Amino acid sequence: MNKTGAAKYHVNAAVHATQGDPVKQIPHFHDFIAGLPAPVRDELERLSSVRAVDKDQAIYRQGDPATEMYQLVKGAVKMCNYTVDGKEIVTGSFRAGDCFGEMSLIDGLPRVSHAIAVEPVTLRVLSAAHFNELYRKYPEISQQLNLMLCRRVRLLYALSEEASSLNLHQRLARALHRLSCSHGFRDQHDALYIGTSHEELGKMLGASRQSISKELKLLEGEGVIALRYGKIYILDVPSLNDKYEDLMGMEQISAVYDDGM
Amino acid sequence: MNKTGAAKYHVNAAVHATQGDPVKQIPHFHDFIAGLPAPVRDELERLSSVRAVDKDQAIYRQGDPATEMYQLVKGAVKMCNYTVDGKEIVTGSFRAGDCFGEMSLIDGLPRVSHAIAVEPVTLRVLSAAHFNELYRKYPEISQQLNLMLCRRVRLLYALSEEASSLNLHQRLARALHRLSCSHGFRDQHDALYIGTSHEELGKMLGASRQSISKELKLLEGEGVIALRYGKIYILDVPSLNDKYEDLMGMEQISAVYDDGM
DNA sequence: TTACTACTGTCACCTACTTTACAATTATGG
DNA sequence: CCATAATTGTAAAGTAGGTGACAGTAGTAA
Repeated sequence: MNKTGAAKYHVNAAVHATQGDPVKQIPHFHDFIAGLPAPVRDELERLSSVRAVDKDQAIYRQGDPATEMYQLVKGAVKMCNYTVDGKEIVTGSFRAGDCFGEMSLIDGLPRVSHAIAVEPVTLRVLSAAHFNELYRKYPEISQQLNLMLCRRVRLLYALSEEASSLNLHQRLARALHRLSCSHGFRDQHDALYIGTSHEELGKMLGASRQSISKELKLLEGEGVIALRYGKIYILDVPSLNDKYEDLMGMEQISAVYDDGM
Repeated sequence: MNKTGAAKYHVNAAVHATQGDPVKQIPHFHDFIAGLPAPVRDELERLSSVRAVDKDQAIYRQGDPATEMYQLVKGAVKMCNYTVDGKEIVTGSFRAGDCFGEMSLIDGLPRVSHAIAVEPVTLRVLSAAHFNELYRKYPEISQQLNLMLCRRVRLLYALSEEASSLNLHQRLARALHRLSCSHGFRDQHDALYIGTSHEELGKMLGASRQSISKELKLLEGEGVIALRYGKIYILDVPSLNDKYEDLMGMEQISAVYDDGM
């Protein structure tokens, strides 16, 4: 399967595509709702309500007391923090189907980061009171939450280890690989791309926009990616993988998820 | 309470003290066993066994399948990883009373890091089979584990945000502050110190030993700490705190723990 | 079309570190 | 008390990546 060549061939034809189909091969965190028994899931859904949030509006802010949790029905949400000098750090981003905001409901402590709608968003909302009711009633919920939290801890370990042992080139390759799995799209010619700007990548990796641009150019020169306005085409997934060793056993996680766990 | 002056006065007299009393004002993670109802705790203890591990021996290694979890009865254990070029990264360290190794039992995935005895160690060991039995039997366990994992996620967030927004001077101050809480000792004159070498600090902060030494000297010049062979006396805890803003609401966590939660 | 905004490319310079190297000090085991 | 190992101090040289500045390009709204 000569994927690289095929993808390359179609990129130029696809440049002016407006929006492709999202891919989600590997969930970037454990979907705790999907793991629940059907009756519990139904009850959870019955107790929740739906809410629309405008683009650029905050769903909650760092430091807020937690009053509800969310499942993203439509749109996209980013988690971010701001340093004292105003620099934004993006710590995660969610797409349709993802749940977020449970952690503060579990431990009762304030939000660790801002949750901001980067597009017009539709949310399913579960209040803290209902969450607590269900949490006490069904042990399956806390068990599923454990799985989700474990996954989060493993990802954070991987990220922080990356940060201290890999250079920007390698970290960028890893980030592109992850994003292509969790936030990738396929255009009408089936070419894989992500719609993340250099600026945004910088905020995720704690690097400057300029450095990201430079490293992306290098990767493009190697034929691994192709750069278009607002889009990065992933031409050669395996060689993004080759840019690093699997330090934290994350591939085993992926394998488990591939098996449909 | 002129703590600073008093501590300063005694440092020289205390230089040759061999071993002080450990302090543990703020647990550096949620003690999930302490949070369990007494009968569950008793059953857990009854099902576990005791094991001795020599200094420098691994309790488990990164990538190992998980077969048991541990509570540290005596001694000290560090969690660490090694980069491809052999550099050690210390991701955590435990003292008597701390539990570790539960995560892989929860999600069934391999160990994320090595656990190594840095002193002769006594462990209480609970097998995976017994853990699973109890985990299914008592929902309180999975709920307590939720709290512990939340705490871990918050700490990891704080650390990774630090890494990308603070310089070494500030990160070192934060690390000293944390270590003085979780791993501090008091000598016979009640002066607070930690027994962490510059090298070890470097491995925790992802910095070189030389840079750590330099920054420590600066802090000593400011009168915040006093340096002795193998020891760092903390003279002025508040001003270590002043070196940074509380980015992730960690102080609220401390406050909760201070209240005896 | 025009004007405007977001995104990208590419410089030259600067800073916070790392690395290498060597010396001095303190502890420890025999 | 001596030999050795562990820890610490310091300084020169090198480098990854940040900062600022400015120009070009691609989308977008009127």
